[in-house]
Amino acid sequence: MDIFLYNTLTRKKEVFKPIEEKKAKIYTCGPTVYNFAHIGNLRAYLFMDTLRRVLKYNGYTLTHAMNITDVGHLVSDADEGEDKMLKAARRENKDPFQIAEFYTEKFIEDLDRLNIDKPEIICRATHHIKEMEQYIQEIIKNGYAYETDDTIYFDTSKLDKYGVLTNINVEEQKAGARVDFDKKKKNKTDFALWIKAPENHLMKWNTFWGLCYPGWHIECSAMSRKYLGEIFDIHTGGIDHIPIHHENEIAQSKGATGKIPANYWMHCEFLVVNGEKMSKSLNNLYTLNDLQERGYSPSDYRMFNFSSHYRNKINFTFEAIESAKSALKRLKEGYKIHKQGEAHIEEKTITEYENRFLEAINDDLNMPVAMSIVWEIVKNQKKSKQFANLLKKFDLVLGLKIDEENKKDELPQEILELAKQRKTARENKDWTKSDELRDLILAKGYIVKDGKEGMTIEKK
RNA sequence: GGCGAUAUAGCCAAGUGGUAAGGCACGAGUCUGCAAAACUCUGAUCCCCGGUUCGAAUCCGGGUGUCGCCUCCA
Repeated sequence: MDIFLYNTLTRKKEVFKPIEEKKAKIYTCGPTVYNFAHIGNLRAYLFMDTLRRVLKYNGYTLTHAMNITDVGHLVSDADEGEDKMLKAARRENKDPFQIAEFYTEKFIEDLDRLNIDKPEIICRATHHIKEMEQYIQEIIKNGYAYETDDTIYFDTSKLDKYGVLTNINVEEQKAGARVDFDKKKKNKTDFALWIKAPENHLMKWNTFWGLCYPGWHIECSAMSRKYLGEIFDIHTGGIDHIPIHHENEIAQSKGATGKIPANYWMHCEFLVVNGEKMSKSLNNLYTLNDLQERGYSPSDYRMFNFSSHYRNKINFTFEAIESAKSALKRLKEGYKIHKQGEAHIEEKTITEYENRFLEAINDDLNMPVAMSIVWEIVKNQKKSKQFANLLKKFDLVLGLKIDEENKKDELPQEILELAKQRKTARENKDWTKSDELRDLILAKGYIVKDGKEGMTIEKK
């Protein structure tokens, strides 16, 4: 079955045609490791994960590279101020390399917690300074760059067209520009490739142009070419990358190799909180840890993401994550019931579900529709191991670990003692005492459920 | 000023010409000593106005609202 992917380059859903049969080469713009990732950042990697899983489900072999930006980007084009890495270093009283090390580790941990299928290659910018240097020299040789006293700029006016992704008209942009640009640049859209490091700059490398550090975009061009070649299949990133970062990557590639580096450009929309963008000033930035403190697991967050399509904004509210949490719990419950079922299901029915699921995920990763099919199976009146197996197969794409038991928290001795007392009370049909103990246990943060085979106690 | 997105039940949301997927919450019921959990059932004509069409949430025109980008950002 064909896989359809939306391509930002053409603004259309297209049939995915890989360069090599049944192989996909992918590049994902990874994080700048200067702080903990928030759930908005992580949405982009869940999207990447779904793409990987869908391609694998379709029998593809992947070569996928993702960068870790561990060298700072300047806050503004005008060569002033500090970059993010340096800012973080000052904030935490560490050197920028330590900052990078620490947050890279945390980032990978987050990926693991979310059960994200990691790219085959995770590459760090600071390990590829040589490649960047070489890339820039090619751009210079081809006449797409110029020097000022402290910066080598990419000359966007040398391109036949700058802005193929966004369709921007440079002239119109100029007219409405609110911010003055660096006077040393020839064109507003020119951007820095290589910057001479000031005396006190901590991250710098000795190169053909003296002690320098790289511009904002060169690492992706250099590393994607190194690991995937001049042209690869899919380039992914957040939607915010479209106007600057990815336009510039394309510009750099055209400057060095004359080609647009990827055939398909896929972008994940933002997560918003209560309809607004996440930001520090609105105090609505959440990390996985924040969610966990409020009782929501990484899997709950993963589940939440499947409620919306990756190309639409998703609105995070605590009501919505609560909804995802309940749904996931029931999904696992439903799977378990099927696993114990004895009903025989016709092959035809199974195949039909399989096809519909495949059609949904192959339709530009339409997870909400895929989930609706999952629910149809879960809610099927006939309970069957065949359905359980089917759900487990779908979980290769969902990554919800539906087969995994919820970790039972060890109950404290105190609670166990109360439970024992309640059991005795119930045996004596002392309901008043039983209810008192239930309330007491609840007050201590545990929920009592009376089932056919006695009571179970869970952490709230 | 430019570019772009979006408006579907209380909430999160699919659906892009043939008569509104799914999840959550609410309510009702089954179960229970009661409760919780679980299970079953229940809800919308799709921002407004006009047009095209046998037929529109879905296409076209106009309007209104919301959001994002144009400065780092997934």
